[in-house]
Amino acid sequence: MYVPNQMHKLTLKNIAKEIGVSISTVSKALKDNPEISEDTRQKIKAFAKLYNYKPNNIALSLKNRKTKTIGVIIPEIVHYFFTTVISGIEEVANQRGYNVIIGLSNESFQKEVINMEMLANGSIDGFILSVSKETQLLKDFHHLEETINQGMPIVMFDRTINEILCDKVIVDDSEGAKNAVLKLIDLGCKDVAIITTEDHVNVGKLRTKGYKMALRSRNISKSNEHILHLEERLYDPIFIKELEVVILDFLKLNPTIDGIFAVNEVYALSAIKAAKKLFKEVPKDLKVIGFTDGILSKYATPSLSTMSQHGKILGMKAAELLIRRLESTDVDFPFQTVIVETELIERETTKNI
Amino acid sequence: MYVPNQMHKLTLKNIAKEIGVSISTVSKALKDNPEISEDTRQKIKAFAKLYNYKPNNIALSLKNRKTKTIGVIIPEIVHYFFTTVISGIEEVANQRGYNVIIGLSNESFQKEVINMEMLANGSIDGFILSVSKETQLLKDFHHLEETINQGMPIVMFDRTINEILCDKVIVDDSEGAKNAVLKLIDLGCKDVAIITTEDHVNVGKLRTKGYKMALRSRNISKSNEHILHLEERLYDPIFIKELEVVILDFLKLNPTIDGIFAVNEVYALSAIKAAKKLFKEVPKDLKVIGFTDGILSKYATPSLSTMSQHGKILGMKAAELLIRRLESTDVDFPFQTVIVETELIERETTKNI
DNA sequence: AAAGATAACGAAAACGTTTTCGTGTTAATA
DNA sequence: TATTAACACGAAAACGTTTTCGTTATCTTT
Repeated sequence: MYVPNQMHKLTLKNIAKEIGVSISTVSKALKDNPEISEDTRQKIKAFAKLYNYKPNNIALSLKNRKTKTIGVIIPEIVHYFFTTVISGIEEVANQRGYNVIIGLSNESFQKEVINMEMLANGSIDGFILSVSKETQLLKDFHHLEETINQGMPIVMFDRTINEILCDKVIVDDSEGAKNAVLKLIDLGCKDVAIITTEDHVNVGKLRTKGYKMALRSRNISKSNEHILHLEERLYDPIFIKELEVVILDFLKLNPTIDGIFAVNEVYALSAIKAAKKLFKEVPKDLKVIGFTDGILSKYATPSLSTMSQHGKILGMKAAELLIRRLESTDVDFPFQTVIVETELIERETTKNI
Repeated sequence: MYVPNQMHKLTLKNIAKEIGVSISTVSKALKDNPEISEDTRQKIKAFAKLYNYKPNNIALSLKNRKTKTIGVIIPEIVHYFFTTVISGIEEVANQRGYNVIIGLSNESFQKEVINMEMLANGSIDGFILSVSKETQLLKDFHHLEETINQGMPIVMFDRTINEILCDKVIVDDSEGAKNAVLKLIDLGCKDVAIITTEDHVNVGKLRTKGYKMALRSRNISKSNEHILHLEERLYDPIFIKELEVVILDFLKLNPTIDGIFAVNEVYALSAIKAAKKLFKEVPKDLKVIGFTDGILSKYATPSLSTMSQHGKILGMKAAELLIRRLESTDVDFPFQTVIVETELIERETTKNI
């Protein structure tokens, strides 16, 4: 009688010893290899089932030289957009038999490098990543290049890097921004402003570009642009008061503004709050469109019209691209850049009343 | 001259062949084993450094029978509280040399089981998990028991299960709720209501209990309780309209309510929105306290007073408990339940004006 | 010069699989 | 009856480490 050992997991070797056959026989029997007689196969399978044998993943990984896990590196997890992306990645990964291991860079170049090195040494088969702001600023991409040179595929999303050749999934930031601004103009706004980040944040830059494109296409001159560039740190909730003050000053300085396109939800809501202080009613006196269809947009009062980035779809695409490359025998499959279209979600802040 | 093979990672075997020594010598040299002469040690280390040798994690995991990775199973990732917990877990895990692998149950019992089985077979050293609502409902905990019986430690957090013996980290839900309600009463509210979940959601139940405790301690009779139990599905943003209607009806039915304690941010903000429709001003006519100090509380207008659960601390504690157990030689270390205290964050919805 | 001591290295096992290539036994064929 | 085919199984290598236990060759010591 076999007494299941609490601490030691059931292994092929144990089964073999119990049944009185060799390890190879057990392995073959469990995989229905016809080499093994019906009789012993039954016996082995019954035993394995009874004691709930499951092959050791690590041993399999070592043998197959693939781990069936995907490494995801993101700058920040307490962030709606990134969580939706992860949920998309996880969904297709799981469905295709992959696990997802997460590394957080916290917007730090150092942590990004460390995390990638930690995972690149056999723990995962490939990366899906969005680079940290610091990496964008420093423009040091050696860790990405080295990873790729080692033969480990990378799929970059959202914050991608032109200099690195790999599969990418991006949001049509400039196009989305342009559409948002056009929408404001079409709603009758005469003076549309943008609240954006500093230019080294790539997506901020692209959305600013979209804003300008929209104005140009409506023959609004450069002199009528209203651009508020905000420092990085103001995005942090601890600076919420300061953020509001800065925006308030901006609105005071430009009293004719009747439409605001903000490159994220936080800026948008703060703008609304500031407007209230100036006794401007949203959407009557001021219409607002944000970016990212997150929890804030939905539950704000008034609810915020915003450009959805479809983060989940983006994540799914990224996972599909990576897995396809991992499982393709064709080594030099051409790199792809998938663009996920944004979509305007109209809520109360753009209602015409 | 060694030509780095792009595809095949550098291994001890390769180095050994290049230098002309045995694998063991290389291994020892890299670990500064005094058995190896200064001369060859230098040579090997130089070579390894030049070609950036990093030991293969999978091989190490197999050899050491530990993976140095923690499996985290949560019901939902697009959820502020859980992301803060993850960030806490990740912080201490990384600092102690562990990786974090994430599984999502999506509140499904099935997915929870599958995910755990997928990870339990060698991929991780231990679990940190919060069970799905369905698991709470079905009361089927065999997967948890089996995992523990296999010798794999589990740390449960937030949504824990009494029947399962393991380390736990919980929020003092009932105490926090009680304090919130007491605060409302002390602010002068004569009729405090609670907006809560159905009772099978453990944390909802506990917070409801806290509500009742608070009333009792202020000698408010049971007949003066106002409890609104909301269905699960109403938490989903797609039912935001319906949620508002239900709360609106509740407020109409109980026009004397001048204080609301909501068991999450979403209920709280919807209550505020509903109140506005009834021309009740917050906080003048109605004071509100929520639960979870998330993004919604901070950026709402008026900003929401709420009970912070300190998710990050909770995650850190959980990781510490798990790692301590993993690295302790003492097999039957007594199980611990750590309680993370809540804290009232006072913002505009409880301002006395 | 014989004995032991030390230094420097290699062989091999182990972790848990899968898979290729034997090998021995029985059954079928010439 | 001798040869071959089919069958059922086992040995061993491989994945990449670490570590124990040899095994040489050189160096001390008396």
